[in-house]
Amino acid sequence: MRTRPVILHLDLDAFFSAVEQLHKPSLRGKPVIVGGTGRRGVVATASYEARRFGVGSAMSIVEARRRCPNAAYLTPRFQAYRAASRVVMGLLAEVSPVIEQMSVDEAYVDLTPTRPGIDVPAVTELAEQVRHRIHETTGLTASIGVGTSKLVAKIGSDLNKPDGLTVVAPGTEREVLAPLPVRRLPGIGPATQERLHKYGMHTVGEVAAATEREIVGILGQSHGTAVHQHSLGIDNRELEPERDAKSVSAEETFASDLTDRRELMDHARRMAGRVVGRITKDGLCARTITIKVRSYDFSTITRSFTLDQPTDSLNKIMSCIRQLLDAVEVSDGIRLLGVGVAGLTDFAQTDLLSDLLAELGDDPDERLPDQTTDRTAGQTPDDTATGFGWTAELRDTDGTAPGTPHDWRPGQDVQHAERGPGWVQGAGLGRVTVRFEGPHTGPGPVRTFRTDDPDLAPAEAPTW
DNA sequence: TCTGGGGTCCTAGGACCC
DNA sequence: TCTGGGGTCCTAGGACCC
Repeated sequence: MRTRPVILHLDLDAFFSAVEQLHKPSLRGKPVIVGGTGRRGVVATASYEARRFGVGSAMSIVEARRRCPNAAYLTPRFQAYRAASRVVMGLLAEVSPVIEQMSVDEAYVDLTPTRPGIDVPAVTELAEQVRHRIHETTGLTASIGVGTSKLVAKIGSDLNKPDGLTVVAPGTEREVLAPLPVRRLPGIGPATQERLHKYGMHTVGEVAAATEREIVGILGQSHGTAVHQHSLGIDNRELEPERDAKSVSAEETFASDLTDRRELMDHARRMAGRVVGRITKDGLCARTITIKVRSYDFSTITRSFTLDQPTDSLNKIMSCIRQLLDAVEVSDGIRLLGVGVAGLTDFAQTDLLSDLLAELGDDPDERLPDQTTDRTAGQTPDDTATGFGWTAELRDTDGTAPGTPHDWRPGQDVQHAERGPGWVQGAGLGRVTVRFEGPHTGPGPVRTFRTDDPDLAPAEAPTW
């Protein structure tokens, strides 16, 4: 008989804002909100102090500011979060080599191979040790759930957060799940919740009491069987430690809607450059190119094209994007543009014809995919020449043109020639306010500088 | 005061081939 | 000439997750 699985799920509490509070001592114990800070920004993470004011994930920043005007509003520092994440994942690796990292702040650990048959008291102690080690090493708090499956572990980590532990004893899965709202089951979002409510099912127990046929009738074959199994506490999914990416994309919501095709193409080229940079770094090529266009009214479409051969050529991909975008109406205003690639393979099929044509000086990149002649009305002939966006090539990776003042972002790490490391507390009207403190100092003093002060420079995030 | 950015998986229809 | 079924690929959209 197979040994019963023992799965641990770890979730770092209010991760982004917790890292900010560690790096910025003056913010400890205070409401901190990390997210986009523009008019169209949303909350990525609110600290627990901010959640008390009713601020939550995905809320618009404008609404958050109304509810909690005194919070610190910071733009994300992904480098710092990735660094903290690596430390935590390293600690998990000491417990078991079988880890599936779900995101920067979440992972499953399979204890079955290293701790077969471990009992509830022992696994409770182990999980507490892990939480303690994480806090000791990073200062972060984590919530952990332990159970006989990913499903139960995941739900467990949610039951006692923040800074908590739930061990679901084998055999008690159904009774633990039964009273929970259906929404707590993974895979049940607003739409599925609504459908189940319509049939009078509000708790996991109510779904479990129905037959699989009934649930399949409501949710369809695939989703229905999974949800019904989950409601019974049954989940046979294995951990998948190494998963290859299936797609890579970049998208951007503009500060105000765009109607100019050339401007849109400039943004497309910049984003495609990021996408190509990421796939070529991994030695990958892509066959399907997708654009995503969100209009002023939030209606969203995607358009895609699949090439005969995978490519990592920015020119080829841009040629594709141009044709896809040409067929989209933009005159009413575009709020968001995205570009993505899929059909990833780790080699480019050598295209003998392209190679031959390239040798003859006829660049095939400019001819793929099949060029259509019915170009959108109103475009001038020289649009083709400028359309790829020479302006984009003059920009730094952070989008700032060289030689222009930095657009200081709240939360950003900086270095002052005399005063040392600090972070941007706010900027505007030609002034930038910096607080000089770090992970290992007490709360530090604040000074204000001109935004173009030569003594002030962007800096790397502090290390752990 | 409208609603980010990075993904995964599923469905459904049409094209195309056998 | 009409009528099939199955399988695969492509495209578009939607639900969901962090």
